[in-house]
Amino acid sequence: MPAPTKRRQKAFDSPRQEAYLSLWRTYDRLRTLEDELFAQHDLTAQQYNALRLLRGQHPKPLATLTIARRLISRAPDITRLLDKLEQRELISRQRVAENRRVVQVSITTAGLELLSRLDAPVRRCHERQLGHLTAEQLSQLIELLKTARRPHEEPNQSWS
Amino acid sequence: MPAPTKRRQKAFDSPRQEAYLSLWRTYDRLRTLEDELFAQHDLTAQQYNALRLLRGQHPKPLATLTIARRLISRAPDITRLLDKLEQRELISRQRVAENRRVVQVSITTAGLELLSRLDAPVRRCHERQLGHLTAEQLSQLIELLKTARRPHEEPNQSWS
DNA sequence: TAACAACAATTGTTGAAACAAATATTGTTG
DNA sequence: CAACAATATTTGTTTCAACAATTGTTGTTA
Repeated sequence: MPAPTKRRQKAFDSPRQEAYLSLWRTYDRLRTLEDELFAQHDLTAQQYNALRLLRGQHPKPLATLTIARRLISRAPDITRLLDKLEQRELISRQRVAENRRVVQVSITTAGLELLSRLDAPVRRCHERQLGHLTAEQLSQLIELLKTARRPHEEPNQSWS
Repeated sequence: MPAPTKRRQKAFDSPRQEAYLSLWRTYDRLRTLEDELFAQHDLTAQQYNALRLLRGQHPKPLATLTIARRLISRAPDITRLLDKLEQRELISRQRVAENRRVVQVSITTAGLELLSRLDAPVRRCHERQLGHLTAEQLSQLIELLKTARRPHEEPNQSWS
């Protein structure tokens, strides 16, 4: 009869679980840094990314749901997210005549100015987050993450 | 005069940024699967993890803030998280006589039963999330994530 | 062309996340 | 030992996230 093994309980049920929890934990730690920065400007990370998307298209507009689809994290609340940006006059919206269902969204001059003030601090933030990784570690990480999420991406994403 | 290069705008400002956004995106995609599962049992992922922690200690209790510190994601709302679990009688709480500031939390039999019903589905969920990665890819990913978050961890975490 | 399906956005509502401030208890120090 | 600092938790409040249902518009088809 084997002696009762009094070893410490295994921390994880499986390598898949360990990887997922590790992903969650790491995201949570790094996000804290970003949130601090954006909070100083009364922005959320999602709002910032919506503005970035719009800057990328400027001066062309984007339809509301196109923004929702391209955001990093899914955004069922896209209307109210844009509401807040519009109240601050960082974006403007208008329905298009040809298809009155669609609302086109553009970034304003004030929005562009806010983003350009944020460019350097955001870069420094990413430096603080992950500046301690080598170029090779970064590209390995990026590749592994891409592989990890591939089966869970919609096909025609800007993210595939 | 150089011809205007009409190449596509670069998607990311830096490899650090790409890695962080990639992390965020991947977390968001995988979390959707977990959330679906837990929602069927009226749980959040955080609540589930609090229960897991308590199961790991059972029959010993854990102090409220100890749970908060050990959770994957930080939990400033720990009191109300535990309130909801207590209302459902999945945990029990009591102040200790020796130090009346502390509230000790234990998992109940009902809590243990719920967790055991969830064991198999959770395992299958992690399988769906990351089952397409090889063992080597998983351990590489785990290692890279650990390296990525290390400077941002408090020293005496269960997560260091 | 009337009825219905599909699409785009909005609204209502609920629960959770985040921060700051407050309460109760215990430890420390002049 | 009184005053104050530190600890552990709770509460108040605001904002965000998520889901379902609704409105308004356009496309399709019997």
